[in-house]
Amino acid sequence: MTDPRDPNDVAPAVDDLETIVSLAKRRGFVFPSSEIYGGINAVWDYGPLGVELKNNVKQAWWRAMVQERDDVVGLDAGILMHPQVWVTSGHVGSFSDPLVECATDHRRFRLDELPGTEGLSVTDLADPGIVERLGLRCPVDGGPLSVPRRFNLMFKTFMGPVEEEAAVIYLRPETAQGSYVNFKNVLQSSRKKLPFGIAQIGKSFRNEISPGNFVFRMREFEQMEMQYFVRPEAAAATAFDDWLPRRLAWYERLGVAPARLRLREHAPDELAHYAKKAIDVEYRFPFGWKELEGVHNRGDFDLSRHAEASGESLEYFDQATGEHVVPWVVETAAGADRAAFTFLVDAYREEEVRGETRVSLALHPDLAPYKVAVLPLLKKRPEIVALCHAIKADLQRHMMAVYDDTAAIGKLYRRQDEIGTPWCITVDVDSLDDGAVTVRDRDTMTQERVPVEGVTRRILDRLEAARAGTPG
RNA sequence: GCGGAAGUGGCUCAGUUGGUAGAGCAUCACCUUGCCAAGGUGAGGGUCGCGGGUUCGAGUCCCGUCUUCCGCUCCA
Repeated sequence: MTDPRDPNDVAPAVDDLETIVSLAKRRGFVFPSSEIYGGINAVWDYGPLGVELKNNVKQAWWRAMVQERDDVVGLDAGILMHPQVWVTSGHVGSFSDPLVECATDHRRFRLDELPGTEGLSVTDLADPGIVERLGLRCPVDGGPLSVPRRFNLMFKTFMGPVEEEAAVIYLRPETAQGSYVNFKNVLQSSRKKLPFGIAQIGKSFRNEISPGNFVFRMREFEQMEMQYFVRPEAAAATAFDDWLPRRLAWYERLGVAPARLRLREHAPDELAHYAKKAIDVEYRFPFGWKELEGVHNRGDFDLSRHAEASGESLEYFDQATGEHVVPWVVETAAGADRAAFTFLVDAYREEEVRGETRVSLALHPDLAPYKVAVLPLLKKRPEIVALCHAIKADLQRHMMAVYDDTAAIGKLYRRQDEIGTPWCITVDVDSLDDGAVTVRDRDTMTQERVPVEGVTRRILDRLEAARAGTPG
């Protein structure tokens, strides 16, 4: 099923979102939150397999972003921050859009985007009488509009035991601000020089007006963001051009089909309040091309504003040139849930065998919940079962491994295929004599006889090879 | 938030004009088999999203509510 509006469109990996939601629940990847109470809108829980997948996604990101780079360091800032942070960042202003609703067709509009509201101040936009005063009507059918109501996209809670207005604080709608307010701390403690980046993985919260599409848009979600601080203007453009292809390649290296990835630049009128330039990495989901990650040139917007509002200097002193500069920021902002979702959907395979539909997940070994399953061909023989457990115990010191003997071998393979396990180790009667076991590769469907004492090493080598992108 | 559709065992669904719930797959146990979803026997699991109403009686009719999906607005 392709989108007829786009001649360059490609088919999604899976036509129907229900297929994935169903598989996700059946195999323990994702469950609806609080399901026994009827569920809660736009929150999903990760099951035993899902948490492994998502952890692997985050680990792969951290490895590429922090571990393998000298110019990026990590940070884990709090979800709760000083309320002033969100005033300074602009989120209190532009994340609480004044909306008006048409009484006849019930469409909703941002008040500040209606014709005739140009140049109005924040105070004007909050004025309950503004609609009447300016004689505003619905731009679609000319119907009467409601008074402006504020839809704050930030979750509020209270600091301290007393619920009073003065104690209101917000759950962060993005992790980036934690990196900005810690810029000085990181700079001094890590002794980094420009350009350098601060990477964070963590939960963010947005009171979305219209959430949905499974885990694509949730009210509680996890971000993987990196703020790259550079010298002003020219260096930012260079960094932008450097990071964009790097981020695109990350998804491809982990197995996402290049044809289902594309870049899309934001038009000037759709740029967020902080952005000078923004290009999205988009993926062809079952419900269309949607943003997976954004690369943004945020200029010196954040550091300058925080410096001004806090009174702290957030300048960088360049010893070489003797200059004080406010760094510019190039941000890569990815969703951990969207990434995990993408890898899951893109790995989905269906095959018709003897009138039955076989499902398998061609997950990259780095992302697979279980790396290896140890299976007995004959569970009647206690020596075989004992050998299986010994092999599995050795593997478990290095990776997620599982033992299963509750079905015939063919079915045991199918089960592992369905959850994306790249390798299966089978112990048979011959193993007791020759001390060797069979390693089966899901992708190549090849089998290899490996000595028991070398089997853990063999799997580790294959994992390493898959990570490096070379054939095992 | 508005318009449309839907909510029945873990999954996919059936349930006839209202008469107190079934199937396939999945799960578990035993027997059998032994390298790519084999077979047999048996078992567990559902107050039919939730609340209220009509009725002698509601999965089935009515109202409310929650959730999901498809369209209108935004983002990771």
